[in-house]
Amino acid sequence: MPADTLSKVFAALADPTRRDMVARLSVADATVNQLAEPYGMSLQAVYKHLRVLEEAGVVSRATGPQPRPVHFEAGSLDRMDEWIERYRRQADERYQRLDRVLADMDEEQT
Amino acid sequence: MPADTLSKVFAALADPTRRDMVARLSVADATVNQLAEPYGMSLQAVYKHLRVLEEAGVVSRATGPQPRPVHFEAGSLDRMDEWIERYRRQADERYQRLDRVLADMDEEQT
DNA sequence: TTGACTTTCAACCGATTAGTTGAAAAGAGG
DNA sequence: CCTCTTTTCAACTAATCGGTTGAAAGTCAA
Repeated sequence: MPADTLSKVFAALADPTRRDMVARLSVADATVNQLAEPYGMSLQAVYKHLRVLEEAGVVSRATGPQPRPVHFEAGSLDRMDEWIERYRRQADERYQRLDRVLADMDEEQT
Repeated sequence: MPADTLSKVFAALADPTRRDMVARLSVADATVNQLAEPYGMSLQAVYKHLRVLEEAGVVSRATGPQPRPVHFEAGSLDRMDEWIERYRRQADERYQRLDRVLADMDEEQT
């Protein structure tokens, strides 16, 4: 329930529609209407998705005149990526250590 | 309704307790009791979390004698990492293109 | 076989989610 | 001003989630 930022980013990207939005926004900013076009859902539903992405920091909305285009904040994925890399590397180091141990056992057997 | 594997991985890691489990499992396999110890929750709740991680492919359980330790499947993060890197790179390339355009405008102005 | 431990199944609860519809603000432009 | 578009707010639904308790299986070893 704390809903820390990292959890929010993971949760935001757990939805295929929102991942698709991010994929499209990575190519170019888009208005909400442009974004909504491919999905068979109400405009309000799209606004809801955008709010989830926005509160996770994945996306921002331009200030100023309407319509205010949606912008992908690529840097918002950094902390998530760090998390993933950290534990992938951790597991890898553990694997290396296992190799080392097996090698040592091999030597002892000689 | 998503149920695709990638969504499941994102969703599995959206929960802080499950991320903590993965963090600890990246150091060493653990039994369910060992895993459960730090969290003030029932053993059944821990099994539920493990099932979520397992169905996302993030974790596996040893076959054979009880208790069957839990193992972190680091490779399960690959597809998620690819997704993230892809759209980070996409956004970066777009940024490079913008730089290029600005540079061209600068030249024209000379 | 008995008994302890591990694992799963099921029902329930409160909160959240993804969607809907309807209505109201808020802006931009004629 | 009026109107059209954009954006937000509110209420409602069905489904899912994270947790609980209670009970049932499975598994191992004395």
